[in-house]
Amino acid sequence: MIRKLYPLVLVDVALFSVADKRLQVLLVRRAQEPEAGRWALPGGALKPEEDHDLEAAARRELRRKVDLDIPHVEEVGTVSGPDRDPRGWSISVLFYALLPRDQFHAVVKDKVEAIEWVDVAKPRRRLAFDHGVQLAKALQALREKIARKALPLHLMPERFTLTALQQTCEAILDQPLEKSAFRRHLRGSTDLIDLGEQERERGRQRPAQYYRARPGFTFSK
Amino acid sequence: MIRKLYPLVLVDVALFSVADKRLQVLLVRRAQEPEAGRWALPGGALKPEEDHDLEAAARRELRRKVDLDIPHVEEVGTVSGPDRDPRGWSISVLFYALLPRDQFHAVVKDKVEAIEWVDVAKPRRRLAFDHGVQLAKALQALREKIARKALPLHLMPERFTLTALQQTCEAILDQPLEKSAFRRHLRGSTDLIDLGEQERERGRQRPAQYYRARPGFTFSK
DNA sequence: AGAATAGTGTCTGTCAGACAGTATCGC
DNA sequence: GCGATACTGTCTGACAGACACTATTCT
Repeated sequence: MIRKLYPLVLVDVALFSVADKRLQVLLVRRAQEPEAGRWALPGGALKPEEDHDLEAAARRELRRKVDLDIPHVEEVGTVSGPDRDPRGWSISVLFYALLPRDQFHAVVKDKVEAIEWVDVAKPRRRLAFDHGVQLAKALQALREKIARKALPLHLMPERFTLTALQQTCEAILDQPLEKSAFRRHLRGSTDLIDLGEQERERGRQRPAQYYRARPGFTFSK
Repeated sequence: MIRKLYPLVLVDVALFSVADKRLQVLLVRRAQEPEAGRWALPGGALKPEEDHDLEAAARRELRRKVDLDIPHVEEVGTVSGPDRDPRGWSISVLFYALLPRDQFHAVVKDKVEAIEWVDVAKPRRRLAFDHGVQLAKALQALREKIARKALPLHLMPERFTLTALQQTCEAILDQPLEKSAFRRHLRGSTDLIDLGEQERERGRQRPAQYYRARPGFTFSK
């Protein structure tokens, strides 16, 4: 049995997005055994011949399974053990990534029957393998980062208002934030650029300023 | 070439300790190729037949290479790629661990020529593979945790004074801390237990209270 | 008394939450 | 003017750094 010498090395990605003020994660329905027909995080086996490193493998799997090119993926950690995959001793290296929903669209591709954006808040059907645990880990990592004042600019469209940014943070943390404290904090950020343009489409109210992310901003803290 | 299908899976451990108010890390001198004779972090290949998971592999390697039984190891992350190890495409999963120096002693064992505790502050000879980078990563992870007010109780002996705990934090962060702020923070901790005993051995000064860690304390935040 | 370290009290500036206030649009 | 949302000012309490002060031991 090969798995007694060499573990299966997998990458899995929790791809988050915000739609309608709710944090969602992309799930794919597996077309192949094991766990065919069950919903899972997109991911797959490392291919040493193709991949420059594990992060590159994660990005490649996103391209292959849902045709998305995500530049920034962030490592969360690993889960490992002999029984978590029926194919034998395995390691999954977990990543998360952020997608601005209006710019890119995930589509069904290789070895996937269907894809779906699922609210992370809602009770969910059981996922394939231990992907339920992995999703919880990725969500916790993302929330801790936002709670430490990192700005989820990777989730925002080209232009956005400060209110929209606040609503995105609220969707991630699943709790309301104080507007004045939130904005006071933003004043210290060098990653936001005031475009000087105003939102004009919503009518019958004061228009908001548009901002964009500074090119090469860092998703840190 | 097997490595085109199956990457080499390794675990490496940065084992930290504090001696004489300086943060140190345990290095081993490799007895075998590759990189024989060079200093490295203790670690080695995952053994799927023996290891329950990657964390267990890290603890097993600490037993095998330096005869230490460390209950608590913490995952930092991974480094990976085709060129970081001459044996081919490899993944290293990095852990760090904390050792109270007076209680246990590392000894030379399997595949190791020598061991040495090295100050992390001092400029060091080049380490094997990319272990210099890994050490920097582990150190940063430890420092961030202590900066977030986690208490390094795993580094302390059975009984210790608050001054000793402060000096340990200062050694890790490599910067002085304010005594009164430090102690004010400690008052909120449920992980410290006042033993009601006093330090008696140092003479000609006010004796300090001894504390111990609460059994089952969490190294968190 | 003096030296040395343990431990406390207090001042002060910073910062975040809370909330009310003002600004600016369409109708 | 009114409704609605954008944006700002200010009060207040929590907390952390700085630093001086008190406490207790041995010599």
